[in-house]
Amino acid sequence: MPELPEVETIRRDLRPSLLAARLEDLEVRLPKLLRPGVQDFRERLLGAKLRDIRRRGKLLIFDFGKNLMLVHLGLTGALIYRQKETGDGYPPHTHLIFSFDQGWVFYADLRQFGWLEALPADRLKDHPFYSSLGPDALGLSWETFQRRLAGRRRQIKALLLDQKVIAGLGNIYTDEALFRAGVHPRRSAASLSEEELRRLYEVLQEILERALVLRGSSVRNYVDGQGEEGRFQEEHLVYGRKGKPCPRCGTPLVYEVVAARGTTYCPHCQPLA
DNA sequence: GACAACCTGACC
DNA sequence: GGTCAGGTTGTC
Repeated sequence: MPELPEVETIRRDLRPSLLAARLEDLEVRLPKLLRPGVQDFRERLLGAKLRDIRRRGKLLIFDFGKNLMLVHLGLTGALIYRQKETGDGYPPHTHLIFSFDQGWVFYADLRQFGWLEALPADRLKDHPFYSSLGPDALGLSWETFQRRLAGRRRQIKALLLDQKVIAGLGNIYTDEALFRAGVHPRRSAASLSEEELRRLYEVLQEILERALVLRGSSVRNYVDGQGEEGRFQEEHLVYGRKGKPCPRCGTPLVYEVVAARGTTYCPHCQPLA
């Protein structure tokens, strides 16, 4: 589900409630989600006090001091906080229940593609997923964006989706940014003029910030740290709108697979040539 | 690059 | 019944 704005919204929701909270218990209903395994996970984290929650791309990093917990929400993962008193029933597809002295956190995940890993803090820099991530898309400088994309021959959509190039973008924000920049998703990055690349950079920052204000996009399953939906889907111009008229020119929006992902764009406003 | 794999559920 | 789904990884 979640791309950068959704993951960041969850981080901002959980952080104030959980800072300095001690993890007292963990109920594991679906052990396969945990790395390296339930036993190591418990040994590293139970009894520890949470110092901070950070984010890099779509990855959440719970800082317990000596140890860290990495959380990747996959396609449908959610972290929902509740104070102990309000606990009446679990969210659907709850697989893990974290009991802190300041409340509960439920990990729910319909499709079970997410993962959580406990590891010593000094091993983060060698972590295969973490260390492969490119710079975070939010607040990325134009110079870095340009350096990472300009002149590369791959399709622009594939590059934007590649977490090693830039971390945090997924299918929604990629399609929305390409539409707003007027760039066809199949174009080679090298074919973009500097002006086009600059425009892509500008609209990308705009939609990420706007999506954060609206607390993410709830297309299907996404909910924030309180279990509430976001509202940026109300401002989607192309994502999920195949066949509907382009909001700019009225041409029916086209849906095709690009970079192995379903892609919606306007063939008129985003010309290939 | 294309495709299958990991899963469950919603929609046509 | 078939198709599609906010992600990532591993295989040709």
